[in-house]
Formats: sequence, structure tokens, C-alpha cells
Amino acid sequence: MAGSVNKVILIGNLGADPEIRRTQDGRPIANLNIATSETWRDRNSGERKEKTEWHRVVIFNEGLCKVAEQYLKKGAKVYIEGALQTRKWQDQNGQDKYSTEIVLQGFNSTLTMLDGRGEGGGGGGGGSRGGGGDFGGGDYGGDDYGQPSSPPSGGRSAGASRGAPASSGGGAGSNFSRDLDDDIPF
Amino acid sequence: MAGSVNKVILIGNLGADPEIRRTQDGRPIANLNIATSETWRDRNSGERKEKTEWHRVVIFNEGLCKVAEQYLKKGAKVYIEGALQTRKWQDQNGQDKYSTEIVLQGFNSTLTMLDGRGEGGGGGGGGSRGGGGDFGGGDYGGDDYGQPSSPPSGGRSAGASRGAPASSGGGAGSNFSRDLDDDIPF
Amino acid sequence: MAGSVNKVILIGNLGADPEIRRTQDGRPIANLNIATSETWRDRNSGERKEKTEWHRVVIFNEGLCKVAEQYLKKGAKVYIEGALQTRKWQDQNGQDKYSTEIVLQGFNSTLTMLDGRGEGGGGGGGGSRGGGGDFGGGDYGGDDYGQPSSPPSGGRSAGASRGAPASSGGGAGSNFSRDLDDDIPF
Amino acid sequence: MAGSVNKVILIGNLGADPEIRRTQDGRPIANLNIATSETWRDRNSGERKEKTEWHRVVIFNEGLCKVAEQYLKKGAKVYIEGALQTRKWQDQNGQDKYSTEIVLQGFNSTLTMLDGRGEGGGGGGGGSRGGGGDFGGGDYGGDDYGQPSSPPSGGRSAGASRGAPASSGGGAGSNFSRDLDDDIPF
DNA sequence: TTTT
DNA sequence: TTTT
Repeated sequence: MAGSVNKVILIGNLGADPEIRRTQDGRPIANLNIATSETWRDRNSGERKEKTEWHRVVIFNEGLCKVAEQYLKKGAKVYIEGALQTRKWQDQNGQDKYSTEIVLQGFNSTLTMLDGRGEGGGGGGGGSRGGGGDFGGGDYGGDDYGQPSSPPSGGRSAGASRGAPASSGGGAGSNFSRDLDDDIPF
Repeated sequence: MAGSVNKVILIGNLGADPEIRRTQDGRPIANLNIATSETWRDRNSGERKEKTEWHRVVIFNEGLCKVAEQYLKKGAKVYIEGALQTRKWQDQNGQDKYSTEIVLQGFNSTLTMLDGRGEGGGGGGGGSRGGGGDFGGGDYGGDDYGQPSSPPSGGRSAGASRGAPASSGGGAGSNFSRDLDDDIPF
Repeated sequence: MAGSVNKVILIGNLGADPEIRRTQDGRPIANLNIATSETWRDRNSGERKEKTEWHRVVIFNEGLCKVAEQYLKKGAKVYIEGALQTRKWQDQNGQDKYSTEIVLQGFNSTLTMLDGRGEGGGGGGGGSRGGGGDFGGGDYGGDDYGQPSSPPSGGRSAGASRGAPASSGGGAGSNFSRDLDDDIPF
Repeated sequence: MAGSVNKVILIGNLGADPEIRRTQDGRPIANLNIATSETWRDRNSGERKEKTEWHRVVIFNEGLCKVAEQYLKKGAKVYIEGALQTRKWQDQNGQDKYSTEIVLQGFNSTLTMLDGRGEGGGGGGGGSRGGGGDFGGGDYGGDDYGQPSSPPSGGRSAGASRGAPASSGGGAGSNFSRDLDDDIPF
């Protein structure tokens, strides 16, 4: 309804390399399995406990799919911003099943790498100290509000207001014209 | 793993009155069904489209359960902050099923009413113009920051200190000592 | 740097009507003053306390500026998602001043109206029960992914589930290959 | 007011070691300067641009202060969740000044380290690659609800899934008894 | 002042 | 300055 918000924010690690599929007309879809966990000390026993939660993430955004394909690997730590979606499907026995996924698509979707591993491909050594992937996107198409043309008003210093948060969603027009083929379970 | 975040933020409307159950030892659990929806104009047909997503919310936090029980009704608009959790269960045929829910429990859980309907019980008329429920919680234990006035100091008494960003989660010790009975599926 | 996030989420009320200005080349900029407040009970005195925080919001996104201009009024309750930005300026005495604002611009910016007042101008009557502004965007261009999920059970109450992540950011046509029709309000 | 939300989420790096002060009655207050930055390619020139934003973070939560003191160093990458607060003060010339800060205090405040440097104290070498600090807080006291979900498939990669919503705010009563001395500007 |  |  008017005025609704559906937002998921995760920071976690990939349990496996991303899986990339393509629709019949060539658009990529990436799937990630992301683990988050919490630890706490049991109030009674005093034991340290841990609980891991697994999240299935589906990326329809073309730019973010590329990021996933090129930079993310099993174990990578990522920041994800997407929306919840539950879809219904039938298993081989015709049983109804429901899967809830975090969908990255269109606006307010973000994927940011939080460790340096993906950057060099291999080691993440040396320079990647405390690093993090920078997938500036390019899919932003940001645009200058402010510069070259016209600073909005008085104060705001030059360069004070352009840009985009890393792999912010959106972008490649195609994301939005999904029209997914029937055979794609999503 | 260390450094993980699992957060869901929803603004939506209840599809039905809250369901309240109790554990064997008397702690309440509330279930909400919340609808979020998005509308957009189809790029090809130009038609206005809408898609509604339903979210199952489970509240273990005792204070928030009370809020749900007392103030929330079918149709109420709420702001929810919780965490994703998928649990496995068996249906009557012994088939494995999975349900993904938004859990409000402990810290970083919030439930805030965004319309005034709950306030007067019935109509939401009159004074509730643009209103919103204020469920100060009781569980916050917030307190003066700023003024040197009144130091709450000592320890935070169970449920005795209420506060702020509405029904913020956590607080009343009991929330955290879950030790849920075995027979509670969640 | 790579892997950074700068996000502000507010739900609050406008302290005054939006101020709309224009850059020299005609792009709009809207300023909002939004109040959030928290209430709590003092632990010692038992008094009810309240603290209000005022937030200056600057909207560069053209579509969201229109929303602000057309629908928002003093007192309106909104959901805002933007980024923090501190800018430096000089007052008339040449003194350096700093202002921190929540900037809505580009991706991951959202503005959603949470009450119905703006809709009809006056009463918020009729269908807007518990409503909220629907600035569905049109700039989303989202579109069918999978099939619509259906009400988990009881079914969706009237009015309980229409709307959208509303005026999700973006905007400046080009970013998203919006191709917005002129007659599309957002 | 009823139904308001004031939330800031940052992922960024510390520009300097944390500064820890104490109130007269011994409670700690930590200050962090956190940089977030965004990069983008200029639409006209095609140049790569970057803009860094600095955020002042104030931690009143006692547990999180300890985390800051013990684990955070200049350069550390952190996840922060807090609330905006603007305070007024006078400079030495009696000029009114305003500072907007992100306050971590009470509920819905979180501080999580996202790189491994703090863990070993020094180098962040060896196993902490891609790690993240685990400041489980102890103040969570959450606990077993249901059974742990298990890896959806391939299984969880080593190191990929340990951790916690970490130092979630709240908890230790003392956090809330601020009682700030007069001479503390905040 | 960080980080890339 | 809002809202309750």
C-alpha cells in the first residue's frame, strides 16, 4: 500500500561461490548464499552459543550480477541491501513449496564487498589492508546535481554532492524490464 | 561470523489481527502478517501494476507482544525492525517445510505503530490526526542524556524504566531469557 | 572508500511546509525540517520525558522534489531514506559554519508519505484510512518478477495493502533509463 | 512523537584512534571519527571522482565504549548503528555552534568491527583475513530459539560464518544512566 | 584524519 | 517548527 517499505540489510559471508544463470534473452541472475551469525553467552549455563542463519540472495540487477561474478567468492564478506520476496513453487512431487529470498533489483538495492579478497583475485595481501571491494557501479548514471552546471544554491561547496554508494542498484535499464521467462523459477 | 548484521525493516499493514500465544511458562508470542506492496508503471504496456508481499512477523519480546495485543488490529500500519530467521518444521505428512520469519527479539527489534487507529481503541477519529501509536516500551530504560537533571543511575529495573524510540526491543530481562519450551516450534 | 555505507532512515513529521528552491538551470531543490522524538519515563522521578530532534533534509532528486512540493505539508509524517552530508559555509560575519543534512539524491534515497493528509488535501477521508501517500514512482520501472505472492491466509484487508516503496530515489531520467512519460506525476 | 524513527547506519573507517573520556562518576564516553566515501565516474569528463564524508560518533553505551577502547584503531572498518543528534554549544567567543553526531546509546545501537585488525591486537595477520571483530557484548543474552538452521547446501566455508550482531547496544544497565556532568558538552 |  |  501507499507508504510501505520492504528492506533487508545483511552483512555476512558467502557460503559458496555465487551461482550465475542467464535468462533466455541473456540477462544474468546471480544467487548468493550468505551466512550471518550471532553469538551470545547462555544466561544459565554461561556457555558461549552461536546460531548461524543462511540467507538466499537473488540478484537481478545486471551491474550487481557482474560484481558478484567477478569479485565474490566463497567466504567473501558482503554488505547487502535488498527486499524480501517469497515465491511459491512446486517440487518434483507437485508439492507446494515457498522460498523467501532477498532480492536485489532496482532501487534501494546495494551490494558492497567488505573484505579485500576479491580485489586481487588471490591473496588479498599487502595493500588490501582492511580493504573492501569497490564496485562503483557505473550503473548509477549518477549525475551531477550541483556541478558542472549549477550549484544548487549558496553554500554547498563544489563537488559536494555527486556520486553514488558503491554498487548501488539500479542502473542498467534492463534490470527493470524483467519479464522473466517462465522457466526461470526465480 | 564476527561482524555480521541481519536486519529487516518493514513498513506495512496488518492483514489480520495479531495472534497471541503463550509458552508453557507464560511468556507471550505474537504473530503478525504484514503486507508491503509496491506499485510501478509497466514499461511496455504503461499499465499500473502492483505487487504485494506478505511477511510473517514473530514477536518474542514481551513488551512488544503487549503492544501488539493491545494496540494492533487488522489494517494497522506499523514500522517493524527485526531479523530474518528460517526455521524448519514438518507438516502433517512428515514433509520438511521451511518458514522464513522476521523475528523481533532482543536488541535492535522495534515495533512502532504509524497510524492512530489503535490509540482510541476504535475509530481513530478525532485527535488521532496523523497520529501514531506510542508504545514507550517500558523496556528501554532510556534516560536523560543532556541535562544534569535526573540520573537514573543504578541498574535498570525490570520493566520499570521505559523509554523511547517507541517500542524498542530488548529491555525487560525476561525477553532475553527465552529458554523456549521444546514444544514451541519456532 | 570501497565498501562504505552512509545511510539515514527517519520517520518523523514536518515542522513546516517544504521550501522549494530552484537552481539557475531550473532543477528543484527541496528542504524539509523533520522532527523525530522519543519519550521515556524518568527512572527516578517517574516523570514522562520527551526529547525532540530536528533534522534538515535536502532533496536534490527531481521526482522527490515534486512529491514534496505537491503532497507534503507542515505536520505530514514521512519516511525518509538518505545520506548524511556536512557542508561548510560562511555566515555574514565570515565565520565558518557547518551544517549536517540528510541528502536525498540518487540511489538509496526514498521519501514516502505515511499519513493520508496530503492526498485529498483535507480530510484524509474515505479510502485513505490509515493511508499514506503513494508516490509510486513510475520511475521504478520495476516489474513483474515471478508471480504475485498471495495472502498467506485470511486475505488482505481492504486498504491494508496498497502502495509502494513509493518514491524511491533515482529520478533524473537518465539514470535508470526511465523514459518517464510527461504525464507521469512522479 | 509517537511513531518516529531516527536511525543512522554507517560502514566506514576510523580516521584516528578512538578518544575515550570519562564522566565525573566514571562512565566512559568514546568518540570516533568515521569516514565514508563514495566514488563515481563523472558523466561529462569521465573522470573518476571521490567524495569523503566524515562522521562524528559518540558512544555512551558502556559496553560499546569498551569495545572501542580495546579493539578499534585508526583505520579500522566498522559498522555503526545509532541515532542523529544535534547539540548546541558555544565556542570561546560565545558564538553558538551546532554539532550533529551519531549517538550510540541504548537500544538500536550497534558497533561491529568489520576487519580483523583489532582481534590480535597488532597485525591482523594470519587467520583474521577477511575477519571481523566479535564483540558479542554479553549484553544480548539472547538464546536458543528453535534449532540452528543448517547450511542450505554446500556447507559453510571455514571462517565464513562465525560472529554476531556483535556489540548490540543496550544491555548493561549502566548504559542508560548517563548523568552527564555539566561540563560535558553533549 | 580513514579507506580504495 | 512537528507529533503524541
